[in-house]
Amino acid sequence: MRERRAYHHGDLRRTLLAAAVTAINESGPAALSLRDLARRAGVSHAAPAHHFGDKSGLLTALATEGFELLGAALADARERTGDLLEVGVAYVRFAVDHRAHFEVMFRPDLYDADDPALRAARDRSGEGLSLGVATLPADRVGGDALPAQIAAWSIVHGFATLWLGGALPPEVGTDPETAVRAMARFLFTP
Amino acid sequence: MRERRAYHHGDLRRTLLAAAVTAINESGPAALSLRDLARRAGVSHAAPAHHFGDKSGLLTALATEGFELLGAALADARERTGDLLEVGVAYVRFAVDHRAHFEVMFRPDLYDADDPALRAARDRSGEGLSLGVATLPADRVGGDALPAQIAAWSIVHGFATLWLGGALPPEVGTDPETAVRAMARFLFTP
DNA sequence: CCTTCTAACTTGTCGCTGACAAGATTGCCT
DNA sequence: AGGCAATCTTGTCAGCGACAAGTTAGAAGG
Repeated sequence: MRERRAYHHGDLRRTLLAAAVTAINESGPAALSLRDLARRAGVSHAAPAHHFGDKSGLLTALATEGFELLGAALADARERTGDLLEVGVAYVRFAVDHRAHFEVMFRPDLYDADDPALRAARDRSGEGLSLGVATLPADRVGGDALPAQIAAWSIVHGFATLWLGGALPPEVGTDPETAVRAMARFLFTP
Repeated sequence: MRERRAYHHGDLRRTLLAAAVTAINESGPAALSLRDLARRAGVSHAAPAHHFGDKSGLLTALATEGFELLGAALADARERTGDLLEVGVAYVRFAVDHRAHFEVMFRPDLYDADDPALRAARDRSGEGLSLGVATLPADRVGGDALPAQIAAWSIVHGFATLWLGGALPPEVGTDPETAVRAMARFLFTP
């Protein structure tokens, strides 16, 4: 069972997605190659096409997996703490811990953004943040909750993107969680 | 002078950068091809290499141009209004109006982030936002201005990224400037 | 006017990649 | 035991980035 078989790898789909995560962590999503993934998995160069159709199919699956993981992480933080700040911290932690997924998820030119499974996972992950905003006192949010949701999403998403891109100055430090907490206090605070 | 010459195009470097903007606006940076740019400019497939070395060289030049444009836009907004909110609006407007540049600038895996000209332009553009934060009353910022700068940068950068990625819900509307103003009031407001 | 030199551009080629077509193998189901 | 569908392989093609070597335009200097 542990031996490499010529046929019927058994879990090739999952293996390829894991290899994609490794490859993207090494060299970014732009340098990703299906043939390299096949080599890493020890299968022929055309094997990935059977499971994902084409390159964008693989990235669609990876993005879907990412949105599911993000949705679970946000829901967990909200249920555990009931605090919007902690949901935001979980958002940034997800981006840092699942860098490869995150770097694909918000790059819709790389995958098929109309895929039904992806849309469902994406919508579900969005609930995590909007439910988190619902924990805020109503007088801080105002009549319409949408701008507050966008503000919360924007600040943590922007921080995560800048952090991953290495755009932030070194004075920010090496721990993203500390930096997020120091920054997010300017939002929704009287 | 207007005729296409076989040799000595005259302004090929600028022509190729403009073609890259068009191509990225059409299909995103991932699909960019040097040979396609050469075809658009009416030159041979190897002509781009002479001006930019390789693909990452071209994207480095494009990113540098983008940081220069962004720096100018932010400085202009700050000098015109002296208001941090307007600087933030200018940031988002730059991202929307110069989508191709913006999509490359914050993707350092696509270019050479250590290029001296790029670093200089990047640092200069960063001043625009930090000087904008300096217009805030000191009691809203606190002793250390850095977290406030990161907060301001994050919220506008996150909004711009989400907007360009089509990740925001349709209820946000079609005008990014209106949406930014509705959102940014949650930052630095008592 | 003529030579010479250099930057700008072309042609040719290589290995790699994604996509597709057609064939081989395997395990499941009856 | 036999069929069958899913899984994976081999073979092939055009497009791409990078490199090497050759060609041309135009400027610089006598």
